[in-house]
Amino acid sequence: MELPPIPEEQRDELLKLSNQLCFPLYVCSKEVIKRYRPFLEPLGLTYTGYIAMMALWEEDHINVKELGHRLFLDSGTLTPLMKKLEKLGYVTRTKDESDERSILIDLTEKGRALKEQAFCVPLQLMATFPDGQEQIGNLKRDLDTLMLALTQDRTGDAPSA
Amino acid sequence: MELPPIPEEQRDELLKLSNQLCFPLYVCSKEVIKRYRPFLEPLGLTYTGYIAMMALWEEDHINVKELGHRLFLDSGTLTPLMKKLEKLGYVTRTKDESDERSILIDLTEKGRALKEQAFCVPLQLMATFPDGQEQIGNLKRDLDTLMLALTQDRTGDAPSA
DNA sequence: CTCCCTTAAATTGTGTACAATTATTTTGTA
DNA sequence: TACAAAATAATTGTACACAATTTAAGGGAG
Repeated sequence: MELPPIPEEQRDELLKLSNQLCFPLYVCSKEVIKRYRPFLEPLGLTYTGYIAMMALWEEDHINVKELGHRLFLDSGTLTPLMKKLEKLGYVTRTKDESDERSILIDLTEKGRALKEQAFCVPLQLMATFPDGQEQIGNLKRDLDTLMLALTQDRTGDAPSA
Repeated sequence: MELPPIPEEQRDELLKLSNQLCFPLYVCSKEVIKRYRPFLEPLGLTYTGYIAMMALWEEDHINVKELGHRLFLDSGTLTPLMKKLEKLGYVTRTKDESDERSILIDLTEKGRALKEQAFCVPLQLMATFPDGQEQIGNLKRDLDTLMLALTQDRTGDAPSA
């Protein structure tokens, strides 16, 4: 099955930044994370710490592997992050007695209390957007779909406990 | 103007990962970049090097500031990246004679030739997606719009030379 | 019971990102 | 012309991400 060569002009189009999906995705992700900074700094959190705390506010007393599964992060990122959150007094890290390989992450009272400061962060961030962004809803739906498509082939998939 | 306090349940909703726009954005960006790796590695490029080369294939002989403007990256990221691309033989870095503060980035012959290897990378990446992704078009359009909204307030905006 | 295979976290090494600062050069202006 | 202000890269320091490896702990087949 011999395919005809792709003409010069089409090659140029393929490599234009403005024709890539990845580039606005990459730029938007960085820019949004940058916008969180001033609102998270007073809480002592970075963006990664923030999403980790969000996951834990939904459910804590989970091990690093399960937390990583929810955040799509591995132990190389989570181990130092959890140590930092522990130092801040937001979580505890204890060995699972029934499986000494696992580290269980639990919220402290302080970590739970932080939620009362944090719930306004999403509101503050929305306020930085020009209002009337109708596409935001569509965008979120499409990104959720893409996220699923990109990640559903994970090897040790959801424990679905 | 006294606002009523937000009830507990609504606070919980605000802080759920599944209700955030930022989270799928962040995850998709990382996952897409990860997918590029096997296709870029043979070219000696990382993702950041790839988009830098794309920008330069469109137009080279530009300084670091202008390149940063196109890529939304600053000198802290670009200086070491350009040194690496220089070491690989893809670009040259020379002082602008008319303004010794500027470093001009030019493609070498090898850098230009790399384009002939690279144009299939976008095709290879698309091939890793389940086909019939209709929303991809919409998604790209909405992301381009969001990127504009997030970045149009840059101080020293486009030189529009 | 023991050896091997698997699993979980931690560690190591590389490569970004970016804020903040510094060094150098240019520019505007008195 | 001097000199303050602005501009451009480079540098420094912090914080991810993640691949790859290592360490330690379970689990199972013989």
